[in-house]
Amino acid sequence: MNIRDQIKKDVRQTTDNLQLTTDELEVDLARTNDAKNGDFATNLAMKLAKQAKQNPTEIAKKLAGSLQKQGYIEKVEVAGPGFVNIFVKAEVWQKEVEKVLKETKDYGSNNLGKGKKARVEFVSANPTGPLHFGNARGGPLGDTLARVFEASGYKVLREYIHNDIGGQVQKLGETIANVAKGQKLEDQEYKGEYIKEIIEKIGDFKTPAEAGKLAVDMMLDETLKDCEAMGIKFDKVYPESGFVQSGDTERAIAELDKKGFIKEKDGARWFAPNDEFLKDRETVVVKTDGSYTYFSNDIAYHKIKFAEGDDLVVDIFGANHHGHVPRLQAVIKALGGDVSIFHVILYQWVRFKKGGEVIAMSKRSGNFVTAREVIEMVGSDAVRFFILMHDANSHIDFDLDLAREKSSKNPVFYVQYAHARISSIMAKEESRIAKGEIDYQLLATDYELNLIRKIARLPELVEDISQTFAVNALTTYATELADSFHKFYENCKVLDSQNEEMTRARLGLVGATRITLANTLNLLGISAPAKM
RNA sequence: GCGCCCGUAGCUUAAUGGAUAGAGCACUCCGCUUCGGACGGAGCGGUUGGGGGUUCGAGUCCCUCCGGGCGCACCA
Repeated sequence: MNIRDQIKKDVRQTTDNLQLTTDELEVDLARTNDAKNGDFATNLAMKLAKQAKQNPTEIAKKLAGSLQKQGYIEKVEVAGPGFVNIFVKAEVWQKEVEKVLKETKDYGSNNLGKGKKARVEFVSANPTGPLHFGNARGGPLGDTLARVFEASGYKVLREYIHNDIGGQVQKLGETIANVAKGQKLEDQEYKGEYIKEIIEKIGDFKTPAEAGKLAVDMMLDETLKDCEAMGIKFDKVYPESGFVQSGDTERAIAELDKKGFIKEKDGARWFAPNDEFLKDRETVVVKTDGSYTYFSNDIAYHKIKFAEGDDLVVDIFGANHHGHVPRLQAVIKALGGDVSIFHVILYQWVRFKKGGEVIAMSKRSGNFVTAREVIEMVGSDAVRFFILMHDANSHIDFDLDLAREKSSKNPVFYVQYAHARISSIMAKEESRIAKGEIDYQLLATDYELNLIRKIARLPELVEDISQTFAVNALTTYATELADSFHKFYENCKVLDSQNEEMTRARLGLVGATRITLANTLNLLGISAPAKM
């Protein structure tokens, strides 16, 4: 149990003892930004005050008085309108260093998902062209989320749907056939130099349909290569055509029909959920020509997702698909799935700037920035950090000139530099940690304790993200951790020939920092270099 | 017209409804006879797009207006 959980437990115990109900109230325990407010603070007294119609300060005082008796607590103060500020004894933090050194790679992980399964679908790019950088945003997001789930004990499936059938594939095939026959690119539905590249790569084909199929399968391979270049590997790729061929789509629609969710209209078949909330969500599943829409294949896919006993089903889509979300929720409900375990993360589009101007882009015009270009320009580490820095909900403006010219300004290097700096010391001196007991109570300056507090934050953060899915908190954390280290390093001399005990304690702390930094970078899918 | 997302310092942005809105870049100074200066320290820079409201407390929730992005297919 980490210290935060311990305090939460004790706070709840305290309110129970004081006969203040907390059943509906989460015990809110925040890390504080300011040392004078202690290590943790809770606003529980203010919330309880409202419920119990009492003075918040009085409640806070009772809470504080009771908490004070816990052995690990240094002091408890009541501040402001009723905050309870909790100061933890230094020895609690000092012990954390030993814990990190003992747990090494496992430091930061937890058991929230132990024995559970999660699946994350991401990227699933339109294969009619190269992977666009905007669409690549889903890659690091999904992969890091999967890593966080794994660190929380889940068994995770990374999955991808390959849209290898449908109208757009047909059109692409026609364009390829036309261009191969010598027609001009300008006259085609799909433009862009990559059409010529496709023709070179796929070789001979007999029909436009075959050309389309060859092309999208080739594009899939390319996209998966781009993902691999960012350290992303999928466990399973589902070709959309597979759902039709296996009969899964047909069976899924039949099941919906049997349950009364399919109706005929205008010669087509529609998914028509009959409950009030979903009244206007009617969508075509079978076209008048008898073929299935993408949506019906996605129904089959989600039926499979919910049939395999997962505890968490996550889809990561570009925000342009947001209209798709309520339909999927309706389908899952209609099929009897548990919507509460279904989460969709929508990420907003990335815009590109060049010379201060926003570049307009579309796949059909052939004018877009590919993931590959950007990865080659700035490297996988900088790309991942840049993407993961931002809340999925926020729009990103990506300045291509800046990325090209000043990629070393990317904060990822600040974090990696801290790791390299540490590695340099540890390379020579690491063995000294192992020589017998170390007195970590020697680590008593603010620089040292702040660094340890920050280190101890990782396990809390991983727990939080496995529930909020807000992976961007990891990059903020990585930067803060590096910052705490640099400040420590600037002010505390590690290797001191006059003081062997202190040297060993500080080496222990440096070692613990390296582990924590490396584990954080690993969650981000970013390398932790020993040299730069 | 209806719906979703965003608007925070010159730029890029952070902040489970909490305390003095936190960083990086840029700009101005300062710090290597000491473990990696890709670092540290100090400064400059904010009426969190405008206006109402809810709340003990709002960047965060509600309403409204403005600005930007994206959806509202027998496309995927």
